[in-house]
Amino acid sequence: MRTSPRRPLILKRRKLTLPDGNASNSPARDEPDGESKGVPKQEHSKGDKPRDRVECGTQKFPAGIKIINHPTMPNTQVVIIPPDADIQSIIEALTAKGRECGSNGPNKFILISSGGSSRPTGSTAAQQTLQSKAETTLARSTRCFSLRAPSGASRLSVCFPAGSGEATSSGLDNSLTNIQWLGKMSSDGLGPCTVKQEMEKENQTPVQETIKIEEDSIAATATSSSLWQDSISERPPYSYMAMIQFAINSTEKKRMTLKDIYTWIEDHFPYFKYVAKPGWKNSIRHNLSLHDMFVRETSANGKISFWTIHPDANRYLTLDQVFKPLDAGSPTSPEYSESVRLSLCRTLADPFSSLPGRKMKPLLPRVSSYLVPIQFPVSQPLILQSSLKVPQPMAQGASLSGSEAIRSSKRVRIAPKVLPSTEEPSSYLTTGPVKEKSHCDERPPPFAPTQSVKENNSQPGEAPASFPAALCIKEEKEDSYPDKWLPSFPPVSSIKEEPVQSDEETGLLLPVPCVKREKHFTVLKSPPRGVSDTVIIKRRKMGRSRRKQHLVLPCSEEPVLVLPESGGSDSFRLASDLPFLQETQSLELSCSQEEGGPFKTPVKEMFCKLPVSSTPSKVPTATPPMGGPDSWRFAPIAKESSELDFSPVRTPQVPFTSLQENLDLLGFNSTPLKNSLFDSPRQLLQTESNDMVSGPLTSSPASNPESTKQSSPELPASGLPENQSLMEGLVLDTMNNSLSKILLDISFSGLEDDILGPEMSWSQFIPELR
DNA sequence: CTATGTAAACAAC
DNA sequence: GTTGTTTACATAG
Repeated sequence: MRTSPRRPLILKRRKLTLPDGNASNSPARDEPDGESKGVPKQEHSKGDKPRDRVECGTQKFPAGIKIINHPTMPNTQVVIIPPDADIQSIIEALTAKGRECGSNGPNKFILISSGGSSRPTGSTAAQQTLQSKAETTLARSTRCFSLRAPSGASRLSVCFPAGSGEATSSGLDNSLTNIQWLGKMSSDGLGPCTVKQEMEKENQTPVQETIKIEEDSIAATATSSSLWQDSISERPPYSYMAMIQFAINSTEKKRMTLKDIYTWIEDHFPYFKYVAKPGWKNSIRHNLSLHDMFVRETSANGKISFWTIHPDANRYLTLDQVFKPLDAGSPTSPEYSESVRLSLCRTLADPFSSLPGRKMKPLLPRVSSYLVPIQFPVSQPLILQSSLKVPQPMAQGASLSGSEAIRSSKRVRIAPKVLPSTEEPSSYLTTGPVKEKSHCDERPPPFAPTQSVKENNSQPGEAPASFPAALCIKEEKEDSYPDKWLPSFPPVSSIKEEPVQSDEETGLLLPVPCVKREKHFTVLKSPPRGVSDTVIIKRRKMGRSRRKQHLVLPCSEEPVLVLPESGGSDSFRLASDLPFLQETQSLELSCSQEEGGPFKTPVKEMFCKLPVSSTPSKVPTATPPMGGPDSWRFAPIAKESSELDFSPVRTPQVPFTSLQENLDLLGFNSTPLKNSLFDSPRQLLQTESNDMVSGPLTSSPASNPESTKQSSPELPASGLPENQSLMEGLVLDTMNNSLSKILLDISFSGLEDDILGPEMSWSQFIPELR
């Protein structure tokens, strides 16, 4: 982690509503406190803040806490909490304070533990302390909220960050990412339903009668969860894609055979076992084939096929993370769980999920609700950036919503998924695949032309460094990665990375005509961990069409991507490793090749040729620039709100790149993700230094679109400070009544920060962080 | 339009 | 029959 280039890095946040203690808000004043500028640290302790502008609050804070104004973010203060402090009370005090201040004063507080700042890999004791307390607090708070909150006032909203680690996988668990952080969700709720009889075959009809029985048994195991009961009779609110991910991620190796997937789903979602029509298995297969994130690997001997999740796309989400009700233990209040659950359902699940029978409606939670980790450019100032302030460059990531305004001022990137183990967040960033598509902008990417993306994690550690050089892409996925999972940030702009493989593919960006389609199959270089001998088969999809696969051979060569420079579509690369071809590329390729194209589907998409294909109409001619069907990744971010918004919901505002992943992972929508943060991949890449720095606070706007580069790849190269460290913190937004958990990178030396000035570091402001 | 769910045709084993 | 891949179509948002 340390290596991560980006400065303030927010990996994830969770938002909880805060209790509202005071409903009153002071009249707003408008202005942000003056802190926005580089305010040095001011410390106050408890109540002693200067009452000046910022200080509205009269509350007292427990002794020992320090509050400093965020140097760059208005109305935001950084609260350093001693390890032993009572977070709950602090939160309450801050909440009250924020409320008093209203919009005028500080209304967002970044809570960090003075105990430990970094946790490169693990959390420090201090952090843990904080974390645990926070968890506790939050959990409690949450409960309280749900129970007590005045109706209008605060609503409990829980958002799960995409990248959370799975319990089993652990690496991430400790991190904020872990959803359990919120309260605990017991993972065992369902308990393994051991029952699995596979009565049904695909074609069989479900047996409904049995359901009851199941329910009973389940209920028993599931303790408090009525949820589960429902699960039996009701269709789970998860899409097939999400369930498949849950299943695969539930295994150690993160791979599963089709049959096991069926089994897992049946065991965990009795609905499928007893109620669903047999066709659900067909749907599972269909999803596996359709989504690029699912990669089929064949055992060395070729006899067994395992389905895995593309490492770049895998957020390691598990059912536990998403699903469980709070822990049974806390059941103290059934209501709690209930409420939580409801909330979750709302956010995560499809509203309709409860509907019985019928077709499934979209089960997935739609985008907006998820929090996604956000990455900030390295240069960013400390902790957070609001979307507002975020420098444009970085912003490119994704805007969930706006696709259009790319340039708008701020964009934030969201970190893609968290890798389970090691990784540094940054790494992903850097390496993440990019999908690229962009459509939005046309502007040429400022970036450097060549960059290649690497696809795999193969070399995690180095990734960053290597980035610049060439990533290998695997092949081409031409398309973007399917759906959403793109880890990296897509730059807003289009991307065009291609792997340069040899001749064929390489040309993508370039004007060069196309390559052949053969790419379809690509070989992943290295299979994701563990599986080295397996062969990965991948599909690519073309445009939006549904995809197809390629087989990846173990070999590797790494194709190099060449980014196109030209404007129209830019390609950007994200940090991600994935090599994608943009659609455009693909288009190009297709054009030339199409005929021979191995894929069936592809044909559809080939715009070049014929727009004929079913799906996409878009493609057609011209706009290849980015518009490709898949362009998703790059939507620009438009928003520019001026305030920081921590709420997850807003994600859209926040640009991030890989959101999709997050979302997608779960099966949530990807929509948001689609937007790309940067205009072009390059931007992303380049963003790192300069841009980022300047952008955010100061004036991001104009800054450079181009500059935005993604930090990931290049950062390493640039020699980012290694001192970065990540720490967990909380963001209390009194305006939103939200409490979010964030992972931030506090140790940076300010190299690039204009704001802070070279050499500055947060530690200077906050000695405790050291 | 997109994402998702379904169904089904086919191909390979 | 199972597993995969693709099409097609339907639906919801």
